Amino acid sequence: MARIIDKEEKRCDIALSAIELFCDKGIQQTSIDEIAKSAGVAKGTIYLYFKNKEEIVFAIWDIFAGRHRDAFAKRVRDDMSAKEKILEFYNFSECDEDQNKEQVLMLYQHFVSSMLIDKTGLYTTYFESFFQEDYDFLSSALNEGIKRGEFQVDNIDLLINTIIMLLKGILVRAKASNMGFVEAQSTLIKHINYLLDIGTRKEP
Amino acid sequence: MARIIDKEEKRCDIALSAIELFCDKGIQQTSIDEIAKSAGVAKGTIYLYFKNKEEIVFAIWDIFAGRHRDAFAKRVRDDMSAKEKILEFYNFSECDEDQNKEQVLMLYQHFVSSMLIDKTGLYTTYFESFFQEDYDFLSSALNEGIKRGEFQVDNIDLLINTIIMLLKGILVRAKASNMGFVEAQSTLIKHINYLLDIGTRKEP
Amino acid sequence: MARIIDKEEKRCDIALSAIELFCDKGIQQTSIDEIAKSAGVAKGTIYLYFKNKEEIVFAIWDIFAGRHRDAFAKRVRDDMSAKEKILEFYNFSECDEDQNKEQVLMLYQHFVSSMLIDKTGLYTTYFESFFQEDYDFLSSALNEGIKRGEFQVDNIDLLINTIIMLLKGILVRAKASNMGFVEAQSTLIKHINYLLDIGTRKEP
Amino acid sequence: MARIIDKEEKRCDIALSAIELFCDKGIQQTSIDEIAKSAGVAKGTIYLYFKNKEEIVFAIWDIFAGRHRDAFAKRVRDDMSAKEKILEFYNFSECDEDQNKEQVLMLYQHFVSSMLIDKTGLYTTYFESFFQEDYDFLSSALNEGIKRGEFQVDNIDLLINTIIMLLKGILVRAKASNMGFVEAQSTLIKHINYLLDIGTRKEP
DNA sequence: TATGAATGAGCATTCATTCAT
DNA sequence: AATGAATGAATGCTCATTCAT
Repeated sequence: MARIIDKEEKRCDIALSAIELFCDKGIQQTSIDEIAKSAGVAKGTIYLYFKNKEEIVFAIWDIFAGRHRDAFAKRVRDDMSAKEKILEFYNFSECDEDQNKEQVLMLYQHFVSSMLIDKTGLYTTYFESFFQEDYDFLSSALNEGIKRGEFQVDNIDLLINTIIMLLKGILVRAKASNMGFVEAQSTLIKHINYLLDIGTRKEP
Repeated sequence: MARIIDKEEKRCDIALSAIELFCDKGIQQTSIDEIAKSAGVAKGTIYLYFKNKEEIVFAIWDIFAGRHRDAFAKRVRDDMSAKEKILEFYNFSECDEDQNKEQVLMLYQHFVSSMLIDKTGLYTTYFESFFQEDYDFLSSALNEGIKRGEFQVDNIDLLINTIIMLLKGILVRAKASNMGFVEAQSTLIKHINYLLDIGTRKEP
Repeated sequence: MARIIDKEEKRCDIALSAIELFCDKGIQQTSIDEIAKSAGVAKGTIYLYFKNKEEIVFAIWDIFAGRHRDAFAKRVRDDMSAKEKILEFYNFSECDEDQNKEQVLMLYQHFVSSMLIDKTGLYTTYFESFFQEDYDFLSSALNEGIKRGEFQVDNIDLLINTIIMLLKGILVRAKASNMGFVEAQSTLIKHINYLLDIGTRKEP
Repeated sequence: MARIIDKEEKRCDIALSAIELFCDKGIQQTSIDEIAKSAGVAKGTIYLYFKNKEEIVFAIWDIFAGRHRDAFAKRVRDDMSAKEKILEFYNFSECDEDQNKEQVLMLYQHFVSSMLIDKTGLYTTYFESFFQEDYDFLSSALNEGIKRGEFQVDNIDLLINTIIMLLKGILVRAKASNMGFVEAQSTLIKHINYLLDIGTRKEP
């Protein structure tokens, strides 16, 4: 009988051990060799779990996205207002206590960087789905707020898209202005708050 | 004296001939060799005019930024409202008739990509100055609008920063959603319009 | 006893399933992994039946050689002339109706290719035996023809060797000239015919 | 001004220094790294003179073919018979006194080996031209012999092709039978002699 | 018997930069 | 000023074979 191995777990182990490297050196600049060493396996083993380097990047993002979803699901309460829910959704501080948040921010920036020059469409496709998720969440949250009479929104589509793009723009600004995670996070919250305030009207 | 003019001119020539290559293949993927060939000089000559590859990129941006400034200066009129001025500032369609706009968009995306993973601080510093220029322009335009009684703004700093970050966010979105220049430009105008509308109040 | 028969059968199964792969992609370019998958066994299992990749190649040739021998034995008739027998011996068209002949030609070329750069002597030894078989067959056929008074041969050894080497030369030519099986086969027959004609004399 | 270099000479130097390696280890098994080291240049330098590994192989053959042509041109005399000319043409012993003949034989075998499994068509095309050269030479030599009344040939095309294919077949046989250059050369001469004898008729 | 996870050596090619001329 | 020859580090991926189970 063959060795018994939880493939999914090992896949995850390798992906996680690549995070630090990607953050420190960048995705492009991290070699498979280094990932293998850091994961404590041979180079060839990497390819038993990932078809190529990109898959490792995506695996990391799947892990992070999963954690974010789970953490949000835990924190969200039915009695929260729509605005509270949205602010909670974009509060990454509580996401994963063990995870170095500066790394997450950097990794996100590296990821966007790769996407921006992606020729293959792999990154682009993957990224597009993030936009969609954001859209769906914001749309349902805002509509719920409207239904509950919390506020009125004149142009819901424009508001949603502005928030989504703001989110991406903050990543760029954070890098250019040398912001760390804490500052970036508070900037994000401040601006979402602002957008929700100016984009909605309270019932008279 | 003549030498200095010549030198500046040749620098510009080389930078301009690199634009097409950078747009077609990406900054990363364009070799100095190719730039030299396309500029009609020897590889070593490049290094007489630029310290390294990055400097060429920055030189291109200086050119583009200059064109943008000039074109805006020509189009702006004193009798324009603040809103009109801002919308005109972010209208890149009229910037340079000979320049392929799709290329500019792509190059911008490549530029942001490089900045996001920049370790040296070269890109970051350069990029930060763009933010500052945007801030200064928006600040003066909005304050002028307020002075003229066109509108009132409750939180001018937040509004400016939101617009600036939106601008960067649209670049990311444009790539992820496979937008061309025209669509990206109209999305930008639409959202700036929206932000100016919801972020300002008309006098009663 | 049953075990041994099973073992031989499985060995054969694996070898046969490797044929298509070798033909399609070349011996060098076919991985053990692919052979295993195509044979429906695990990679390690291959090594229970073959010491290494070469052995699979030889096993295939043993199969092909056997088929050739059997098919010839079936087709040859005692009342055939020596020339007819020789031409029939080198008629591979009738060998194995189910086997793709283009594949056999290609595989033969791959086999010769491996032999030509063989350092281990494995291929060389194996190949030498083919020469010997050819020699023995041609020798006995020609001597029988002489005994029967069909023709006289002045230098039987040179004639035999010329035919044998021609056979190998045609494989090389077929590749260089992009011949398929049908053309290669007819070229072979034409030349053997020619050599037998000019290398023998009819009794006055 | 740039360093002055005889590019053609350096190209030749690199190619020649690769011969020993190709012979010792095979074309496939020789790495660019080794060729560079043996030529005393850096790896990248190789690519200033050759587009890829294949080009080195072809350069070597161009050199060998040139030497063969030159040496033959020197040795051939107008008063030689057609048969003498042909035998001289295929006498590689006198070709290049400084060149290790065993290496040439081995290299030829490696070359044919590469050609036999060539997917790109590079080798195949190159090799086909050798066939053509051989054909043209044999054709003109035989026709001259006929014109001069040295002999008559019934089927000149078949004779030429048989000789050409024999030439390739001997390479295969030489490897399989572990022949060195001397034995292979004498086998070649013996068989060409034989073929010319049985393929031609003296005038009555 | 059979499995399949793990290994790790091996390799062609690109390219920014230097520097002798 | 200009050239362009030379450098050599850097890297993703394949695959025959082994061996613990």
